[in-house]
Amino acid sequence: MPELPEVETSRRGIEPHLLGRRIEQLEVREPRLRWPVPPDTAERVAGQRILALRRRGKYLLCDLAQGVLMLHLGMSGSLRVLPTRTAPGAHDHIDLHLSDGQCLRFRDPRRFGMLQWTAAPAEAHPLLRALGPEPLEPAFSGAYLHQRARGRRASIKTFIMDSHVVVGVGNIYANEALHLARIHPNRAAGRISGARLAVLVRAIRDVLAAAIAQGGTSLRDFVREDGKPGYFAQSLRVYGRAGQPCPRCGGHIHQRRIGQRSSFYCAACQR
DNA sequence: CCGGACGCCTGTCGGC
DNA sequence: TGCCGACAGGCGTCCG
Repeated sequence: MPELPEVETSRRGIEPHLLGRRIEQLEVREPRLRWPVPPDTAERVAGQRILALRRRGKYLLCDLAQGVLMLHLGMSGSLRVLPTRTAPGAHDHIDLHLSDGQCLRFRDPRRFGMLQWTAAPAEAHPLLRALGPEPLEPAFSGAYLHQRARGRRASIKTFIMDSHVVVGVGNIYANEALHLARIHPNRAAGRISGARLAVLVRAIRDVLAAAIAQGGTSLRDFVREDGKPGYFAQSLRVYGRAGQPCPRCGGHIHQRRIGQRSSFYCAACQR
């Protein structure tokens, strides 16, 4: 599921339920995620107050009095806030029981997600240290992308999906942003002008901001903390629309694999 | 350093 | 109806 808009939607949804609450207990029913949940995680966080809930790329960072609880939703993860007594389903792997009788429940059918405690600052964690800039912040500029793209022969789509270049852009929004910017997804990153990369930066910002405003995209697994879907799926211009007409020029939307990922584009207006 | 392929998992869908 | 392969929103690791 979750690209930046879905993680940010989750963050905003759960934040009011977590802030200032104490962690009564961390219940791990299934520790076998992308990386196994370390056995001492529950005792590291038990009794601690939640001071802040932040997002870095697709990671959620829960600041505690001691250290930080890191959470990644992987491909199929979602978070719900529920009464603690609610019976868990088959893929409800983790419950964070809160001091007010609610719990934060992590569901992840494919188990590509992660949960682990780390000492502050979380930014020093090996998985976060080398991440690129946040796409909605000023450091992600046309000049930055142009400089990073210099000499790179990888396709622009693969390039913007690389979290070391810019965080948060996954397969859906890479396709959408490239369509908005009229750039063919298979064009070599290093062979695109600075002016066009500046347009792409704006397109990435616009599509992510619009998706956040709609509560993200729900295709399969993603739901908000209250169980409702996000509504951006209806705004998708090319993703999942192979064979349909391009909303800009009426051309044919193609689908092909680029970098092992399904890619959608209009060959008429994306160059 | 770079680019491409490969796993890790489960669920679903289309074709035969 | 059942089986089987392909595919699905991520990403670290390995290899050439």
